[in-house]
Amino acid sequence: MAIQYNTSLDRTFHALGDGTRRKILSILAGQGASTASELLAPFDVAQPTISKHLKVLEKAGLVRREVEGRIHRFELVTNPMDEAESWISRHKQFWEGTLSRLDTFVDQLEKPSNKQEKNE
Amino acid sequence: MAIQYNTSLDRTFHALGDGTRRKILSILAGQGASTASELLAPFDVAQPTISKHLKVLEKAGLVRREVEGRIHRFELVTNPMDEAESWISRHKQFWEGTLSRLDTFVDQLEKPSNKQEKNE
DNA sequence: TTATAGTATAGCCAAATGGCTATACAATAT
DNA sequence: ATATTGTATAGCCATTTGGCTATACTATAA
Repeated sequence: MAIQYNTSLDRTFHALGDGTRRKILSILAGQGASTASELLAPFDVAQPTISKHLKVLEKAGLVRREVEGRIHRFELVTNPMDEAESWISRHKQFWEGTLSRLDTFVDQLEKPSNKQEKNE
Repeated sequence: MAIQYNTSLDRTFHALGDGTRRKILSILAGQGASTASELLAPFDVAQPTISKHLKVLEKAGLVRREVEGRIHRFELVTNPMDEAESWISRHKQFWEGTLSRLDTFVDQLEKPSNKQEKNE
């Protein structure tokens, strides 16, 4: 079986790994909360395609959905980005020699507290 | 056709979206340049699997390969992480209201200089 | 020279991905 | 009451992904 993006970091990075989804986040960052229609408009893809992307972003926690009547309004949630940025930052730091290379480094990197099958 | 991770950002985030690959990068960050065997050891997967992961990381530019005889030595390259971190950072900034919301924000986010089919 | 060690490639598989069309459904508007 | 709008779901498709085994290849060791 292929893994299914168990960890939050998996989901976050995976969600960010698609240009359409990044652009959706950009729009939300630029103009604040927006409806699904507003998020669909700038793209040349079918409505269900954006609907799917929004679900991916929602599951990754990068977006929060609020339903008002038949309108679904989305807003950016940056918390998952913190974890992702932190991961990158730590690795850059080590590489730049800012911190000493502990041999426990690898173990510290991602807390093993999550008991997924593919935890790191 | 599904997209094929054209942009550098696509490749970077996609590469980081897998726990095994992140752990490989962690090992490289922690103990410096390592051979394919050394990178294989900590995992409970077949050798060709790691070989594939290394190729993905190499194509994303996150790793540089040096062949010495039959030994392939890999080292971390953080440059692509800069771009990724910068993307995240910019979006967090806007969300936190640190910068004013320009309506040109979205256009600025990723330079449209790459003429890929899926550029943002 | 023959064996072994270090890696990559080929080829297979099941699952996930991203896209589309058609359709459903609920909420608002007429 | 009926039409329309906003959005999701179902179901299909081709491609990609991550994993495996078997095999090939090259370089070093015996």
